Amino acid sequence: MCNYIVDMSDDPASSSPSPFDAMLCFDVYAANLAFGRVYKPLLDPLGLTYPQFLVMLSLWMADGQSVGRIGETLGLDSSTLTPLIKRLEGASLVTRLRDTRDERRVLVSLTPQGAALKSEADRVLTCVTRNTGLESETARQLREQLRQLRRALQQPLKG
Amino acid sequence: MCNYIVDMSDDPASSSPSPFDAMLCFDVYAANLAFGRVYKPLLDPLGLTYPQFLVMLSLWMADGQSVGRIGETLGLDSSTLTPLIKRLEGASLVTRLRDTRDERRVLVSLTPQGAALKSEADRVLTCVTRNTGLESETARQLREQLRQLRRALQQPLKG
DNA sequence: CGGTAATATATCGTGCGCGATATAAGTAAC
DNA sequence: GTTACTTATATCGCGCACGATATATTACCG
Repeated sequence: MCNYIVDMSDDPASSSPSPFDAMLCFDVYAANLAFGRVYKPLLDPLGLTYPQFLVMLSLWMADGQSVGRIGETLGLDSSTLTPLIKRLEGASLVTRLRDTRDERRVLVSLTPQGAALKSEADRVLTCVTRNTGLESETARQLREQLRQLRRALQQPLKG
Repeated sequence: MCNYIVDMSDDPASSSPSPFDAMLCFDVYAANLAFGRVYKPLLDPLGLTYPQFLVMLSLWMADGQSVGRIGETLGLDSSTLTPLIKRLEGASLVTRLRDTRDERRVLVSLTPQGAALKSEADRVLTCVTRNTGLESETARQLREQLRQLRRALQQPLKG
């Protein structure tokens, strides 16, 4: 498990402001892929992909959200969500209904089957949490740093 | 910018070991997408996608790596890398040559044009680094935590 | 040496993620 | 109310990410 990019950061020559600090992007990228690989075998039995799982999580927390609202939460737009949610609808996990108060919107709601999947999903979350090897407090701090990073990156580019 | 999932972590009910601690996966996911969006407009002029950029970074650090070696570094396999590298070859940024000492391997090497792109890429890295809003030391610590997380996730599942 | 297992890369199908574009519904100005 | 503008969702094409599979080369073992 030798890794050029990773090892580079331990190179004394790259300490203090250097281009290699920007390789944070790579570690985020690799960590995200690693999560996906852990989730896949756990989510397969539920018939969910990882992004579908995130949409379901959003709905388990607040049912009946519009497509745009879900997209705001997850940072995705309709070109990604529409087909994804249609697949969830095809699996009878959600319904898609036009908002009668604003016909532009589509409200996504859990079916009984979709709602029932929550308990199994909670078990998946617990399993993954164990396998991060992080203390609850450490994970909380890491999440806070990542949210801050995301916020900074969403600002218009400076320079 | 109200976010159900994010806000959930501040709910007192979810402190200490709870399923929501596992939402770390979501913050990693969202941070990765945010990086991709920052990089896109900067990489478009170079004719590179973000994953292609990561492959080039790997080659700028160590030229002439095999496909598998690059995959080890980035956490990708040949089904992703082969077509990606062929596109880099099509753009005349790399060459692909069978290793004469082990004909199973394909060695990927920078062309002069590919090597020349490094200086522009360094500028992109510097620009993104500025926009993470993180001190060099903070970024270093965050990277270390993410690498540790990745390592933990790559272990066989426990439980 | 021959046969089998392991390794390295390539191919294919599916589902994201996103820019560009289209369409329809709501909003504002006059 | 008609025109112009904005908003919400949908469609399309491209490039990744990955499981499953194929093929070729090397390594191992009798």
